Amino acid sequence: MPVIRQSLGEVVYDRLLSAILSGQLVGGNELSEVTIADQFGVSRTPVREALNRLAGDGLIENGRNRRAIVRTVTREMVVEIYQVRQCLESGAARLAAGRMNSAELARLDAISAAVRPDGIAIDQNQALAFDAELHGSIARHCGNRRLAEEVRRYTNFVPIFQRLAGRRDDRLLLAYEQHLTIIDALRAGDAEQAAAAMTHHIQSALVVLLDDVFPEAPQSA
Amino acid sequence: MPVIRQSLGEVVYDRLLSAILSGQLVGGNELSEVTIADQFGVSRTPVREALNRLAGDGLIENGRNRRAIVRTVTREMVVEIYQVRQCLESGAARLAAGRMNSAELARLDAISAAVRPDGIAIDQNQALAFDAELHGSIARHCGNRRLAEEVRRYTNFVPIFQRLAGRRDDRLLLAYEQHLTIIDALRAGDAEQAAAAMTHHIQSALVVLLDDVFPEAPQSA
DNA sequence: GGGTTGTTTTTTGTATACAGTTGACAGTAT
DNA sequence: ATACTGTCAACTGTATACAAAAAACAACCC
Repeated sequence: MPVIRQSLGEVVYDRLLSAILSGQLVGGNELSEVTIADQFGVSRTPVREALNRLAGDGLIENGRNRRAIVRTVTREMVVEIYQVRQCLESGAARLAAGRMNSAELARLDAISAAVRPDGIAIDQNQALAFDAELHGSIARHCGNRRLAEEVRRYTNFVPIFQRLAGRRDDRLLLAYEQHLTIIDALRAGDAEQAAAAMTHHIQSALVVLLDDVFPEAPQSA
Repeated sequence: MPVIRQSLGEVVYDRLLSAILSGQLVGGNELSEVTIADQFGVSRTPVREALNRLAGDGLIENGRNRRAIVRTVTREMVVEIYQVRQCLESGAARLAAGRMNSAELARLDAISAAVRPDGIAIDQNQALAFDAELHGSIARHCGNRRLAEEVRRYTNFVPIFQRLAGRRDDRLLLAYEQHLTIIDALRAGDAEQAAAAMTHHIQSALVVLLDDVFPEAPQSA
């Protein structure tokens, strides 16, 4: 019954993505197309589309006989994802530094102000919204739509990880201050400073995430 | 008749990719699934797979009623691709600097030596092979398989562009010297130097490519 | 008993059939 | 003549049918 707003392939993709990153679908699991199709009540066609996209995201690998196998979400995988984000988003910030107009900067300032309405306490929802808005704004204003798209692909992973890590005021505050540093660099038009601040911000987010989700040896990244 | 080494979807993808980047398929063109299927003598299924992958590569966009439209290969698109490569590959070089062992460095040295067998003239084929080998080696030794995969995705574009740009000894020589600089940095374990050298190398390749393929105003990147 | 080979079952790759939506065109009414 | 409407054609999304390959299992030979 194709009364499509979001195609079935996208639905299956979204649900599988969430299931893998949140740990419901554990690594090493073999994903049979027919099994998934039955579970979702759809045919193999949209399932294949979803699996292809997941393979493109590097979340499933092709085992023997091209069978889809869920890649384990390990500490290493998270590090890899955040390192790629670091490459992409610091590059985007470097490009955006010279291109972001004052209207957009003012808009970010306004959203920023809502994070600490009384100047002291932090509004957790606003803080997360600000984070998403800042990263998105930088991507949109880097002058490279392709780079923006790559950033967006990796941004898909972030909310799920954020949910895994939980919210803590001290960490949100730390991230908030990093956000302000990034905006300062953007406003100053300092490309290298913007890139460095973004690199530091993402590195910091990685450490927090690892601490919460993979509390093993302190770090190695 | 599935006697598949390379699936039909991959064949269609490869040929369409090449056709788009080389300009045989011009931008704005609407790609009907049935038309392409007929042209290649296959059914719509592998064509859909190929189109999905091309959409993932940002080479086609979804027009009205989700119809696939070839994106025009403009100067701007090439700039965008090379900027993303710059982000990814300089990051890979930064990571690889500390991780590349002496055996791999020796292997690269050997390939390097074959580029100028008599120490003066340059072997064009060997030079291109060395280029591919160096970029691939850095990706493989950056310690981040995901980043390596992203690099590889973008490396698919390169040979087609290289063919468009043609070969000239002076340019190959320039690139060769940049390669040596990169290897020096890797050998020294100087991450920042390696990243900077890679950035410069890709930037240089972009300028050459633009000069040849889009000989408009000198540059703006 | 172990290894090899033939068969069966499962799974993927591909083709085709069907349903629903959208754009185009023609015809009619104003 | 123009605007509206109904029909049609083309296209995509989805489901299903079919073919080939591979893995699992069993039987057989040594």
